[in-house]
Amino acid sequence: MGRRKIEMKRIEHDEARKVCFCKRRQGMFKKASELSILCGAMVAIVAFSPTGKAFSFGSPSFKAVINRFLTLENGESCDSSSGEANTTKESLECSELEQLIESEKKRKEMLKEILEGDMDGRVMDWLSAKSYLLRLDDLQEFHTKLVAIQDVVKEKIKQVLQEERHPTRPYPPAFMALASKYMLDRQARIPISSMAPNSNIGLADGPDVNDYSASSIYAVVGTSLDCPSNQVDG
Amino acid sequence: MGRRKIEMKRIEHDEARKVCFCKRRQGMFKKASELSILCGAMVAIVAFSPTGKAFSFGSPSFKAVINRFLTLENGESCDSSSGEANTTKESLECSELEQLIESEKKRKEMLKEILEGDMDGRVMDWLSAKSYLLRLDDLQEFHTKLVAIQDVVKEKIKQVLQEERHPTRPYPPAFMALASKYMLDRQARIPISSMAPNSNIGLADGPDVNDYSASSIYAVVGTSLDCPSNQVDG
DNA sequence: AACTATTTATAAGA
DNA sequence: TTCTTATAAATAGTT
Repeated sequence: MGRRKIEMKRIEHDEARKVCFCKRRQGMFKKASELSILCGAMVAIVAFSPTGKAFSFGSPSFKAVINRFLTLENGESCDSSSGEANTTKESLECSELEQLIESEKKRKEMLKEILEGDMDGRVMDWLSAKSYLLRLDDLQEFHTKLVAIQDVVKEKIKQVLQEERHPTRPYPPAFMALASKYMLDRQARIPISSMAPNSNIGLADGPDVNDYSASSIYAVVGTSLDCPSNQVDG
Repeated sequence: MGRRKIEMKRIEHDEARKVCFCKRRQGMFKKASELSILCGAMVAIVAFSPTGKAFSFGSPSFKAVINRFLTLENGESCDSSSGEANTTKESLECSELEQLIESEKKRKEMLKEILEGDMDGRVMDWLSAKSYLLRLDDLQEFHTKLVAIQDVVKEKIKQVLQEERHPTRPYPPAFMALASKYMLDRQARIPISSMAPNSNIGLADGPDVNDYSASSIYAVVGTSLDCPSNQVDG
C-alpha cells in the first residue's frame, strides 16, 4: 500500500517506525470507526506507541465496550486472537478470553470479600489473597512488609525461648490490658510498640513499612493522512 | 475499496451487514497485527459482532495490554477517540479514558490503604498479639507459614516480571481450585503447604494452549478473506 | 506535514 | 457460503 511493498518485521529505523505508527494507528482507528458504523458493532482498541504513549479508541465508548467485555456472561461466546509471533496453534477457541473474563470476575469477588469480610482469624487467607490481587509494584512493597513481620516473629521466638529458661512470669499488666482490649474490641488498634515487652519486638526501625468524533476523523483523515495535533507521540 | 464506494452508514440489509463485519473484522485484526509487528507496539482490540459475539485481538496478548493500560501511571499521557456517531458533546477530551484510569487508581488506593492500614495497623497488631499469646511451637509454625507466604510473594513477583516479557496465560487449574475454595468457604483455610512456591499460584505462566500466531493469521487472511471456521458468528 | 506511486482491502458479482 | 476481480483506500517513500 505504498511506493513499495515492505517486509513484515520490525522497522529498525527509529524515526520511520514512529511515523509508521502514527499513520497506521490512524488508519486502524478509522477502520474501527467504519466497522462500528457500517455494522453497528461495538469496538474498543488500545495501542501503545513505540514511545509508550497510550492511545485508545472506543465506539460507542471505550469504557462501555470494555465493561461489556469484562462482564460477559459465562456462556457468551467469544473468539480471541493473539498477535504473538512464536506460537504454533492455529486456533484459540475461546479459552484465553474466557479465562481472562473469569479471572477478572473472581478477582473482583475476592476483593469485595476481603473488603467486606471479617479478616480476623483468617489472616493467612487474607495474606494469600492479597498476593493474588496486588500488582507488581504493590507486591514488592508487600514483600518488604512480610519480611518485616517475619522479623517480628523471629524476635518473638527468641524472646519466648529466653523466657522458657526462666521461670514463667505473668504477663505484664500493660500487655493484659491491651490483650483484653484487643479481644474485646476488634476494631481497636493495638499499637505495636506497646505490645513489645522490651520494646525490641515490633518494627522498631519502622518498616518502610480528547476525543474526536467519527465525523471529525473522516474530516481529518479524508483530507490528509497527517497526524493531527492531538498526536503528540513523536 | 470495492467495486464501488459505499456510504458510511449502517448497512441495513442483514446478511450484507454480517458479511461486512466478518471481512472488516479480519482486516482490522490484520492491521493491528501489522502495526504491532512493524512498530513494536502493544495493541488490544475487542469487537462485538452484530449478533453479539465477542472477538478480541491482543499483541503480545489481550490481557497484557489491558493490564498495562489499566495500570497507567497518573502522569502517563494518553489519547482517546470515540467513534460514537450520535454525540452532542463536541469533545470528550480524555474523559472516558480518564474515568477508567481514575477508577483503577481508586482500586489501587483502596488496596494500598488496606495494605498500609490493615497491614501496619490491625494485622501487625494482630500478629504481635498472636505472637505474644502463642507458645513456642505455634510460633515456629507461624514463622514457617510466614516464610511460605513470603515465598509465594517472591514467586509471584518473579512471575509478574516474566509476564511483562511474555503474553499472559490462563491461571493454572491449581490456582483456580484454591481461589474458588477460598471464595466458596470462608472458614476453610487454604493450607499453607499448597501455597508454597512451586504451586504456581497467581498469574502463572502455563504452556500456551490457545494462541494462534501472527503468521497463521496471515496464512488465513492472506489466502482468502473468508471467515475461518472459528468464526461462528454469522 | 504533503504528495503520489503502489500495494492492499474489499463491495459486488459469480 | 467461498472465490474472484474491479475499484476504492491506505500508505511507503519522497519532498
